[in-house]
Amino acid sequence: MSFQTAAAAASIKCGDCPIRHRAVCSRCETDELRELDGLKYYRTIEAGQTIVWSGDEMDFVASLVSGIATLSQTMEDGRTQMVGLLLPSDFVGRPGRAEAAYDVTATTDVTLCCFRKKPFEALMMRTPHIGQRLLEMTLDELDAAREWMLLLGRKTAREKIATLLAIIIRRDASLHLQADGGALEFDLPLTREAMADYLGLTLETVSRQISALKREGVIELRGKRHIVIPDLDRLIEETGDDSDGGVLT
Amino acid sequence: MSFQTAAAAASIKCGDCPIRHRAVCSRCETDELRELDGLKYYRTIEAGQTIVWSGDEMDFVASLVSGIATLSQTMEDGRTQMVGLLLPSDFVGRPGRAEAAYDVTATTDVTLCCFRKKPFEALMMRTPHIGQRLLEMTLDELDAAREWMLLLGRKTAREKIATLLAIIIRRDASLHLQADGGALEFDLPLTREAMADYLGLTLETVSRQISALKREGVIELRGKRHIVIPDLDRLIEETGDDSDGGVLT
DNA sequence: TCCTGACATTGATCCGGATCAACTGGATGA
DNA sequence: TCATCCAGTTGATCCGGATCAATGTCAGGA
Repeated sequence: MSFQTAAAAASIKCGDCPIRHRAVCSRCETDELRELDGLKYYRTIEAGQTIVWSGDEMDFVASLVSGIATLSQTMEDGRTQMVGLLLPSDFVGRPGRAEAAYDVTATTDVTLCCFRKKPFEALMMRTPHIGQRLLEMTLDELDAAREWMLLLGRKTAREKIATLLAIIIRRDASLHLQADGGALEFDLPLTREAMADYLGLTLETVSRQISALKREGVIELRGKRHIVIPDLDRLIEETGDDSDGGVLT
Repeated sequence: MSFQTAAAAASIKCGDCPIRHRAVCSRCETDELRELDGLKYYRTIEAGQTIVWSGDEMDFVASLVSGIATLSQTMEDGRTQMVGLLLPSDFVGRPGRAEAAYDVTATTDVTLCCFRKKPFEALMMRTPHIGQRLLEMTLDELDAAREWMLLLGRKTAREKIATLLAIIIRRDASLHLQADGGALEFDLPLTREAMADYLGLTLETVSRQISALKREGVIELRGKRHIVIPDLDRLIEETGDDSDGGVLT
């Protein structure tokens, strides 16, 4: 499994942003980032606040600069399902669509680097590489969504938890620190309830399964959120995925 | 809810194909379809055959001309989850990716209109509209996948069945005929097992829920596959979705 | 210092869907 | 005409995760 992540590759910057704007491909970034610099503005959102509601008019697209946000859908009776997890450098919004299709909620304090949609779309038209890059990113998200469908439809609660931990580790290298002896540790960026909404479980089941993994030594807990993985391979075995990394790679 | 579908809009043809190639946008189709005509070849696959296996080298992309195919993922122990349903005019394959990420299986006899990947990609580079159209199609698929995540994570077995029926009705107008009195009928293009793999259920549960819907008059069965919907609104109520169509629209 | 409220854990019980198993009804073909 | 073979149905039972409820933990504030 490869732990090369967007955050790890964040060496190329746009103005003040500490992240790389992935909507801009590396081949064209020098020129286009200069143009983007003129368009952008920053927006900060507190933990717990909803950034946009499904159905809202959305006149901007954005890159997530810092913090963590979620995409979710809610049924009339309140059942909710998270459909995406946004980490720094991820893209929010959709050129060519006026209304938000999902609720976007900040789970930690969040900074967005926003671009008004109209000029961004114009830039996209002038710059085929950006559209191409967006297509690549969308295809990656589609793969991730389908991977998640397998998880939701066919995995057990224990496998779901292990998979979520593996995905968090893989996607955000900045969250974890490689300790000595191969152990890996990081802070969970989600509450038990948010994890449950992501995994299609209840928060009690999430809590019980985390306790079970702890009891069996697959993970260690320091406090409620800080997780230590003594043996990553052991965790990966619990995910139910191909042990060689397979689709996770 | 809108029942305008791809099949209903299939008036614009490419050579012999009775479908519209949706990867080509309507603005540019005259010129580019002429070019595509030179590239394409047909391929037929029997019901039950797998067209490509996950991991296979794939040197073509294609439009589905007739029949029905599925995209699915399988875990080592055999648990499988369908992640996509391909109907006529849908696009198969991925420019810029060498290996298939999913198993593609024909559930009925299938005809593909294939394009070798290299020349198709070259055409894409010359023709920004095609890339744009592909981005739109991919975004639509992403929305469908996320809709499906809500279904897999949070809906009951009964809601899942009702939703699948509603989606089949919505997506392929050619499958159903509006009978007199507002009733709607069509043949199910999937076995109970395929439905189960799509919905994250077992085939027994699918069968039981279909029987229950029949018993309660939400649907009628003529034979095992032919379904009559006496009252579409009644069915939609069972899906758990917003009654105004909501995200299904 | 204690109170409060948010988050998390744990226990007891319930239930929806899985599992195991028997059976039915067509279609196919010897 | 009858054996065979699926796809589908139905029944009995089981079990994983949901639900309901009580308790624990800890940070922040009066």
